[in-house]
Amino acid sequence: MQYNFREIESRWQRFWAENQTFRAEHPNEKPKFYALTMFPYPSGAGLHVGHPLGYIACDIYARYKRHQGFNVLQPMGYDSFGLPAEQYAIQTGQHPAITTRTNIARYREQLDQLGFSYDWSRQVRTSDPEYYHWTQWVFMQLFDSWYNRDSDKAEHLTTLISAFEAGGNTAVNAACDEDTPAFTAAEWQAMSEAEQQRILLKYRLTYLADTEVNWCPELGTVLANDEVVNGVSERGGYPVIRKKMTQWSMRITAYAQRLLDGLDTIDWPQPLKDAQTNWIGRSKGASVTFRSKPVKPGGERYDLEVFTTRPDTIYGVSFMTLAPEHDLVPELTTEAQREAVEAYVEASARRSERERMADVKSISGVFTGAYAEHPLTGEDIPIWIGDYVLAGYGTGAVMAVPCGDQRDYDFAKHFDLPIPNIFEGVSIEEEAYADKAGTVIANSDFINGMGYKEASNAVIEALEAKGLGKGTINYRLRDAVFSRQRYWGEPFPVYYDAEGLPHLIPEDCLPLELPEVEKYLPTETGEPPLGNATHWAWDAETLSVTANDRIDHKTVFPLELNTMPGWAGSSQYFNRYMDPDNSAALVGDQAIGYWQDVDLYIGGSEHATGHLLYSRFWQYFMYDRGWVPVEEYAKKLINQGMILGTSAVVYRKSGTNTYLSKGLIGDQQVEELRVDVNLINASDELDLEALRKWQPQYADAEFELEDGAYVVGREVEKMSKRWYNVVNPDQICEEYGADSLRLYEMFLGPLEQSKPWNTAGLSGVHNFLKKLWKLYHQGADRSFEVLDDKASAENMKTLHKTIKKVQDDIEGFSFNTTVSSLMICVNELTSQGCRQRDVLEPLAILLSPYAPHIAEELWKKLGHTDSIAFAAFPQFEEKYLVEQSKEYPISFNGKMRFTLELPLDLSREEIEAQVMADARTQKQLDGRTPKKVIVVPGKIVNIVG
RNA sequence: GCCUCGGUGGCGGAAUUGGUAGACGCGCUGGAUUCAAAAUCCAGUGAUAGCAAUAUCGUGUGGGUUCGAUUCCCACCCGAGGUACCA
Repeated sequence: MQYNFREIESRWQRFWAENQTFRAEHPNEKPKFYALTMFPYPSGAGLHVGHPLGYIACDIYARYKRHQGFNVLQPMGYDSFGLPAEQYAIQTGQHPAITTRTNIARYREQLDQLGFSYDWSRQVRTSDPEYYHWTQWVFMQLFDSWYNRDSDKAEHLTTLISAFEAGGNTAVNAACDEDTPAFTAAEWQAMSEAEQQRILLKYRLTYLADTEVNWCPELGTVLANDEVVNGVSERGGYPVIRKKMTQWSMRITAYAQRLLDGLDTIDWPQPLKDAQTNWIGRSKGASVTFRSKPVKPGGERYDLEVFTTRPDTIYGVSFMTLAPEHDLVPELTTEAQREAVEAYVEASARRSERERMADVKSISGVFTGAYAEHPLTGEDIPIWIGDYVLAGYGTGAVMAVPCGDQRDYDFAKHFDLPIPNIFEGVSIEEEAYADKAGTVIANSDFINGMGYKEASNAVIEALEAKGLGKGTINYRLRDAVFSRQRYWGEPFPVYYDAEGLPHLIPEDCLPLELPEVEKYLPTETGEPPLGNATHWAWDAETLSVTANDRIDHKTVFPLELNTMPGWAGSSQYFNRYMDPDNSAALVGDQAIGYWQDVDLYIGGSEHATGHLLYSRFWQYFMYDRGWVPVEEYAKKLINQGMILGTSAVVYRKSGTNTYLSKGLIGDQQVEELRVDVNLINASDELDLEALRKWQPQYADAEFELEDGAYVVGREVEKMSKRWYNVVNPDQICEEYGADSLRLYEMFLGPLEQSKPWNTAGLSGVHNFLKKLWKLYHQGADRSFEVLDDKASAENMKTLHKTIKKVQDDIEGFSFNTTVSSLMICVNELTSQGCRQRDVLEPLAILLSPYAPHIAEELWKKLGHTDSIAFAAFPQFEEKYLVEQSKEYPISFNGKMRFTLELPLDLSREEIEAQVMADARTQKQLDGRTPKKVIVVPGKIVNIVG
């Protein structure tokens, strides 16, 4: 009987769906296991073979855990708010909800083909109002919370208000805006309602703030750094400037230390922890105040605050540098310098932050004309601006110590500023000296002769005495901007009163659903797309959304026009899966009491400082407020690597419509263009007829051929529709089956690494499944047959060797080597002629997490009526593997020359004697006496000499 | 620039603690079967030299530690990912 994968796979997929085999129930007396893969954004292109890599790995682990007796929850859903659907809406006018629905249907069809053991009854979609109800709900709780640094957790705003009423804000130790004024209880009581609200906004965990953004006036929108190339928008090439905008922010900085400390408690990849650690960027140092001198007689003086990790080098300060965007730049600029400063500020507004960070070679800056007073020496310190200082970074100002910091050094050299040396016995002729450990301070008054630590403490003490500084811990982490000027995202449950202050709509009015709009573009006045809605006002009396023309700022108010960012919906989805239909809470106590947290989370490392940091922040917040039982939601995390595609390249002779075959280019000027890989045959030859039909630009093109064919170039790069190099899983399922695809994706290489895709290799794993099938069909006319007599010792050795390897490899997430060992197992059992149930039954279970359809089919043929999914994993028994002898590699000077079979119970001396007695040893030595013989019993013999 | 990961045959990769480099698979070559093909099976396959036994070289490059290095250390080259509004 043939291995008919089409029939087998569709039969078992139907069986699983009809029997709800993978439905996870709670409570349950079994131990729980929650396996989660990052849910996809359902793009219009559908799944390509790169997507399922992590899903397959997660499914294998989930199925393995079921065999181990766990009650497994493995859900799937869609991160369905996002830019591509909106972009498509702008181009075609089709509502993003329709695009999204179509795409989700397509994804579901493709996912169903691959045999995942998902509990589909728990599916979530972030764009579903039933779901974003709870995203909005979390936002509301953040709005109504503040961070108490004394209790070190978030609390409801009522405790803050009581504290204000009792003793003003000086007694409160809270995370708040830097510009929060001090007030007493009496002053608080005397404030108007609006004034109080304005103060509270400085404490809320989500608040309004002016933030720098990449503004593209032409497109009327904010762009990601990614979308800005050389100061212009990637789309359209319009100018982009840095601009301040009032936006919602999340006070994630309140959690900086806890997010850092929490990393020690979770089993996540070290590089990912490194990324978060660096992102949070804790550094210890001092904040120091430099007072500016009046720019003109009788003018004002300003406090310039800087943060430094090297307070010990304060006597080496020879100038200050401010970010061009620094608030005080206009005030500190003298008339003589104004023109130059303004030109420089404008020029740097056109450079992206990334550009400014990456470019260390070109040094630029301008003197403001102003001076500050050195806090300890009282000397005049010139104030410069330079774009190597970033506005959003620390205070946007640095005290420049050219002898101790390379960027300051380069800046000083370039502008011929003094470089005082404050290090004992160190030359700074060539470069700055930044070695903290080797530092001995000189030319620095009372700290001469001290090391880094001692000097830093002494300086901090001196600054504190003068009231011009203090020891402090600084975090690089910035509060997270939470507004997007987009349509296709969660609306904020917020309206604005006559004073422009934000108010929440009542909790029981959630969800606040996205309004319909005519156009998905920003409005002509530059407002976000929701500004196009005619019904986007809040009636505070009827508690409902109403028409804009009813806005009177008394009972009807304008609603927020921004929407939430992509990461909002993914920050609590893992908890929602536990209880997706709960209409009273994000997650019910019983559900989260049982499921607790995610045991295994698989996803890409590109989410390290986005989703994976924000979701930890929300979870900490939820924990503080008592809604979830654990601080960290994912105990273990694995990053899956990227699948790379092999693109096909054609070469267009510059300025013509003539294409040169790869071998004919020589030194001619050509442009490289990507063409669809499906137009290429196995010999890298292009199907010209198909190409002409593929895109109009090729219809009349000329082609210069080699040996009658057009040969394309190949380029390995990220698999993406953009490069026309995607390989679709549907065709593969059709030709080889889902089990083959699953095995092959795992067989390609280590899960965490990126690796190129090559469909040709699929036949290898497909052949393996055919061989496996044959092993169970050795009866007359290849009919199914297993024998009930005892398997041979050899059979058992092969089986148990494989059990051990498969178990160790799954637990170590080494899925590629499991597939190899299953292949070796089948090869060995085939040549041994094994037909025994003792061996073939456990083998089916070993295979089942990887190739579940064929395993179910064989399980049924073996006489079982229930699903193999819950069969107990075979027990490894050491006794089958005990060896009597070892084939020792015999090396000479580290090079293996021959092997020698010796009993394992020989002593070191006996082994040496046997080896020396061997004729081949004497031949290798050729009469020489060995200097040394190294014997490692059970491993190796090495003869030196 | 900075942080992180990676570099092993024609290709994907293996080598678990410093101990036989190249498991397993693809591809390729030769053979069996077949009228022929598909499918299947058998043998070979890092490079160079040699009829062969065998020898020399060989894990990005250059150095080092060691009886022994793909594995540890130092310096460098190349590629990929992230770098705060792509998801």
